Amino acid sequence: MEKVELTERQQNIMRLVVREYIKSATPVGSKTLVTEYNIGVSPATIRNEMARLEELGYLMQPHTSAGRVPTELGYRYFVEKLMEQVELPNEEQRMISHQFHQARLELDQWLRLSAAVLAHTSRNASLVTAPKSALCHFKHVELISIRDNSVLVVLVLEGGTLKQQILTFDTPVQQSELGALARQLTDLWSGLDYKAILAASASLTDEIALTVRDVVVDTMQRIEARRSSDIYRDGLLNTLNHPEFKNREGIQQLIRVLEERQLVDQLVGEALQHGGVQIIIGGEGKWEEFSDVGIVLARYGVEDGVTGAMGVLGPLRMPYSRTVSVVRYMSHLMSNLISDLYGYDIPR
Amino acid sequence: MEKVELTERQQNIMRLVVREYIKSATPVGSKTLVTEYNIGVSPATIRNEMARLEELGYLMQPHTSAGRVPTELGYRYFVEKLMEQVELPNEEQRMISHQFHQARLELDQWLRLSAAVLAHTSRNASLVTAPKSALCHFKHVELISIRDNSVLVVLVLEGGTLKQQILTFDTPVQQSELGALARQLTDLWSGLDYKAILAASASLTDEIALTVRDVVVDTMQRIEARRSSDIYRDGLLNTLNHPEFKNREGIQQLIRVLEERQLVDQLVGEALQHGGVQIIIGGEGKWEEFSDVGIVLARYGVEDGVTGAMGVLGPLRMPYSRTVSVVRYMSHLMSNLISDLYGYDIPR
DNA sequence: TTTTAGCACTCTGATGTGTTGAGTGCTAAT
DNA sequence: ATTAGCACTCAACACATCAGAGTGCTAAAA
Repeated sequence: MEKVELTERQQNIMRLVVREYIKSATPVGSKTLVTEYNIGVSPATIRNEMARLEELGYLMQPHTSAGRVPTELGYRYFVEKLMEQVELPNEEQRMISHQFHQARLELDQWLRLSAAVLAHTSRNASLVTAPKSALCHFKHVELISIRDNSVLVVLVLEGGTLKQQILTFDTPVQQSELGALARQLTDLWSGLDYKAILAASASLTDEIALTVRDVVVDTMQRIEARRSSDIYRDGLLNTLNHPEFKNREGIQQLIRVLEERQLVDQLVGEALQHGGVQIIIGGEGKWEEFSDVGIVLARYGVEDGVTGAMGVLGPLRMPYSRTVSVVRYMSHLMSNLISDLYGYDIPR
Repeated sequence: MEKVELTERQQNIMRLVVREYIKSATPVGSKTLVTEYNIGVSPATIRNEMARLEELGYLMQPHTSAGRVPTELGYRYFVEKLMEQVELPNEEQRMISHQFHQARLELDQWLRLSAAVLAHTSRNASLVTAPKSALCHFKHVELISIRDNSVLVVLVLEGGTLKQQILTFDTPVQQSELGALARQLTDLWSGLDYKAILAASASLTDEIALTVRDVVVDTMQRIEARRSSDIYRDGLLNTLNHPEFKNREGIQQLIRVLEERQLVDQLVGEALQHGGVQIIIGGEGKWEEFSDVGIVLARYGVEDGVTGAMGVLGPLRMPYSRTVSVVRYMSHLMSNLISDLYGYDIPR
């Protein structure tokens, strides 16, 4: 496990082993390597090199006298040093972009579509979270009488996030009253965050106004605490075809990552911190529980503004190059859509 | 396959076979039956009866000389004639109800919670669709200036459904203008469905007003066409523990039902037509593709008003009695919450 | 010094063969 | 109508055998 640079040839072998293993899903031996790809060297030489690579921790044998399989370290080396970054083919770009532009869609439909596209083109499972503002600022409140004494509070945040809540009062209230109150509160709170709203509301005495304040502050607080962000998933079905998910355990890991709120939040948190496309291979030591899944993640949205995360999950043996290009393309596309929608003038 | 009433004893045997098979997950033989439950009769007699039940199509043997397993028909007979309907234990009812009432939640959080509760107490996968109005009627529109020439349209429907859409105009617009226009349109369209809105809007000439009309009509039309209803899922992980999902095929079926939009819509459509709790066993001849999954479904919401569907999916070998009580309880709970929220005065 | 041919060795996976035991269907006695 | 008894069947398991893919090592070749 010493820290040594790999020779040109060793790198080449690593590249071919990973490539071949991704294709064939079976451990790759020295012979298949020389016949499949024309390296100007004999199997014996390859064997020696492979033994060395195994010593260094990049390859492993499932059992004595089987071919070699990349280790997590091996994959990591591959994606960092060996993989060429390719653009998503133009044709696919156009097809995808077309789907997004052909209809006037709402944000949640874009997100759903993103998940579908990611799943479909990567042939794996996908995960997309709804974007959220880094800090949330008040934009507008609307009060709508639903019944005699029920009022629908509609809260609009900078960035266009919408929240609703229904309130019930003991006494009936008039729509005209509500309209005036809503205008007043909107003026009073405009552009503030929830702390500032609390501060600015000291002079309020009206019961309805106070209740609305509570709801608004409560809601904004929850949003800032990064609860309740919707998650869109798709393509779980795709992953079932991979041989590593024949046994129960593999699937179990994958589904846990997709389903368990806590894990998703951790992952997304990770993605939101770093920019660019991130590749997580087999838990990376941090997450024991998913040693068999590979994740390609990216942040999207406007820097320091509304951001979300999207990614693809699959077996370790994943065509990373291709997957990365899809995820990168989709995150850029989505970022553009979002900044077109919301503009760049999100208050920082 | 003749149509014959089962004798008392045959019914009893059916009941015990199903019960035992659900518990043990292995084919049940004549001997286990007499030792486990004290029937006052010998294994040989049971064997004869079982042979008869097999002839009638209620039981089957996985192979000669294994115990018996219920067929789809057998399960169906069980749930229709033999299963006693039990209430969810009071304690559980209280625990669940408590979760729903302890916090002031929004609709989408209730739905998510529903899915979680269903999954958890049934130890299977769950599916909940957002409720939708049978017919959708306009309630309120709000226009909020986001940037110089971008406007957020917030559409509120009777029943409290919220939709948003961002519009961009060539020329800047003032918030004051927008407020007046929104009030005017709200008055003009109040209580109408999308066709009536089109009819009522003949006199409009203002460009912004026309664009808003298009968006509103378009959105309402889409909603009525029953697109875009959100789906909440949970508990897929639970089902993986069942032995019938050890092999890939079982899981595949289950995930297809959960993931494929089309199938979900069909199922939900089914659930919305009939009232009460519905049990679908192995596709019921209609759906070839999921011969191995059992589904317990119920409608919730206000009759002829806002309704959705919720249910539990699992292996055929499911504790139907228990599952039915959970689903029934949850659908009632949710119905109550919804009618509390929206009141009964939904226009028909 | 590096590469390679050759070879013995190892281990999986497929195939085949008993053996066991749970469970059956049938027959004859109760 | 029920049941004891019995022969029979078949999946599941253990075990042995065998082919083949792939290895590591050694000694020769480059």
